[in-house]
Amino acid sequence: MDEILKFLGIKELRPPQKKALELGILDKKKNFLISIPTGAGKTVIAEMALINHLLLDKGKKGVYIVPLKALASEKYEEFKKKYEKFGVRVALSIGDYDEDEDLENYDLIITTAEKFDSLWRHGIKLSDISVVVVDEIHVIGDSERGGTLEVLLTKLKELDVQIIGLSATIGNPEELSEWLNAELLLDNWRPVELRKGIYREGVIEYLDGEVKECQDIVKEVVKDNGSVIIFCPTKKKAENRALSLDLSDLLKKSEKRKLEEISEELLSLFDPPTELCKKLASCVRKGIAFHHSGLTYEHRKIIEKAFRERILKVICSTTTLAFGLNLPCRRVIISELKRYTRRGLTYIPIMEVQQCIGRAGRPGLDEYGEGILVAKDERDYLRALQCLTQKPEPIYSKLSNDSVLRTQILGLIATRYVLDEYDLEEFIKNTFYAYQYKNLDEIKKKIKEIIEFLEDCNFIKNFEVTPLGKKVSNLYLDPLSAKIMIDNIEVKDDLHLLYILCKCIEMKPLLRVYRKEEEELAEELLNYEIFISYENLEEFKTAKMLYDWINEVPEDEILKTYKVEPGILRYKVEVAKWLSYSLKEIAKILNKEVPNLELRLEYGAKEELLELLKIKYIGRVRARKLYSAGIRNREDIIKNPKKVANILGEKISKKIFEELGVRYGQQRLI
DNA sequence: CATGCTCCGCTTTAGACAGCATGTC
DNA sequence: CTAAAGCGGAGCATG
Repeated sequence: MDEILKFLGIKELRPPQKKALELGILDKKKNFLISIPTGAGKTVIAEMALINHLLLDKGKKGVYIVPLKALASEKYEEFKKKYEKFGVRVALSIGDYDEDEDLENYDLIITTAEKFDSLWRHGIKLSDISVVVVDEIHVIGDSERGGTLEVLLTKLKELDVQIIGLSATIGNPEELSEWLNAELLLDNWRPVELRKGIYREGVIEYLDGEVKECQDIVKEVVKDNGSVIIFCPTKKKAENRALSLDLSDLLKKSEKRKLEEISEELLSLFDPPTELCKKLASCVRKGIAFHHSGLTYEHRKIIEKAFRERILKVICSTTTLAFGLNLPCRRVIISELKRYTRRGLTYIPIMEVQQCIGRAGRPGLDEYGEGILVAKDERDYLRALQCLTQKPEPIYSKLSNDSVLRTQILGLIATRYVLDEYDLEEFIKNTFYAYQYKNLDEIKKKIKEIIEFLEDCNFIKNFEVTPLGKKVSNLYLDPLSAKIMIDNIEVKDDLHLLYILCKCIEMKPLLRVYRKEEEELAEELLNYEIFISYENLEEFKTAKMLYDWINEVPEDEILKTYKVEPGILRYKVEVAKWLSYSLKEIAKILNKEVPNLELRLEYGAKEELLELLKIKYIGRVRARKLYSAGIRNREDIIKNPKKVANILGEKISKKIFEELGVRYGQQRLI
């Protein structure tokens, strides 16, 4: 034990960590569910278990599962820095990134549930894995992605593996831990005190009794050298809130200069800058930023870094920052307690409110953190009180999600995890779903239908996967999407192909069709002979946007035409790229030909530019410029350095030549 | 007559995981 | 079941 603590550089144990040791976290057979506040040292407890396996037992491997790719990258950097000097090899494996070498050469793999599931399907060696940490395990209650995690955990439970679940505070931790055969560790200890309060009509009422008048709940904190995160219910509200604040008079000259630099950086991400870039840059200049799904990863990275370095004082965010990411601040404000959902306007779940405010209070920087809920009326006030004082809602299994169920059942059969109906039934009996609901009639009915569906599609036969089904499973597609692809495998042209991709489940949610666009879109749709009359306009609109993208329509024009933000465009393109690859692979099995749009989607360009696009620092815009000037490939560039420099400018050309291994001006291959 | 302002009613509303081989029994 | 900001058109006042 001392060795582990020394390894982790821990001098003094915090109360929850002490408790974990007492409960036997170092007993390699014992599963754990750890539910303690954010910042109280959950990760360190998981690390104690990890190191216990990795360090003292050479050859054993650990897996660390997180719900977001961004979190995976963050954890990867953190662990790599900490562990590699001790010889623990850390790997990152997420959808768009895999460690170059074989994962078997690593001791600790940071990944997402979906990717781990996929690795499993592709036959990763599991026998060496002896400990799995599941960060944010309450995600099991998420209606979209919870089921995947649940199936994964059900399988892990049957392996000889220590499972460490890390969870936010939930309403039914006993239920979850019992299902996991896990020791339950509950604790409320926090490294920094959290003061909770309700803001109403110019007054903050703290739960500890203090009542104080407050003109401006944001500036007050900034004046006192603190930072603030404001959670807003919509993207627009987050932006407007950010744009309407001005901290200029509270900023030092040096800070203003740095903010100006960041502003410029944001504007240089796109050429020409998009509307969103301009908005963001203009509020960053005043010390504030907004943060939501419309931002690209690059945008987000810049904002998060500046906030961590305390250059930015305030972030107005949607739920993008609600989970996971380590961005502490002095005060968290929940600006509205209600939010529009599929079921109309509803109160934000208590669990989410508590998770949001839990990040308040930076250890070493703040004496205490503050979670402030804004109440508009009496009902809000009562709800706020409830959020701050009562325990969160219980979480429920979401295994019955159709898409998850289809994908997972095919996966279980494809990997021969279940060999017949009996196996499958036994497996279902071991799930959290069965544990919670007891009555399995409904899900059994669903499963029966899915098995029939998979047989109809020729993905399985007598509980044996067919080569086609195996492919679908390995591609990690929803079988229904695969069916849609197969039914439409006679692809007419590029737009038609993109349209088929947009019919797939993975593409959801599609671009919204606004009232005003309906007529025009419908008319255009009918003009294409390949489509039949009752096609879906949202699918068509999304396909059209992707079509514009691969045909080099300028990005800012796409954003305007389709009323989307850069982050959304990027995300849709990313999904389309994966589906396009999948469609190609499925076509191969069926001996059919389909256009290959993968690279065109990746770069957003026509076929003829692909040669140039392989070169670093050349994107769709520069490639087009070169191509128009007659420079069409690598050789042309090397032969015409002056021309290239003329078109792209001295600086960038230099970088490109370096990239090509040619000295600028000397035109010599090294 | 062009421009500007107010009012009213209609429209809109969060987030983000997954592929990438092949050959042999 | 439950809201509210923002946009745009209509209608009116003003120069």
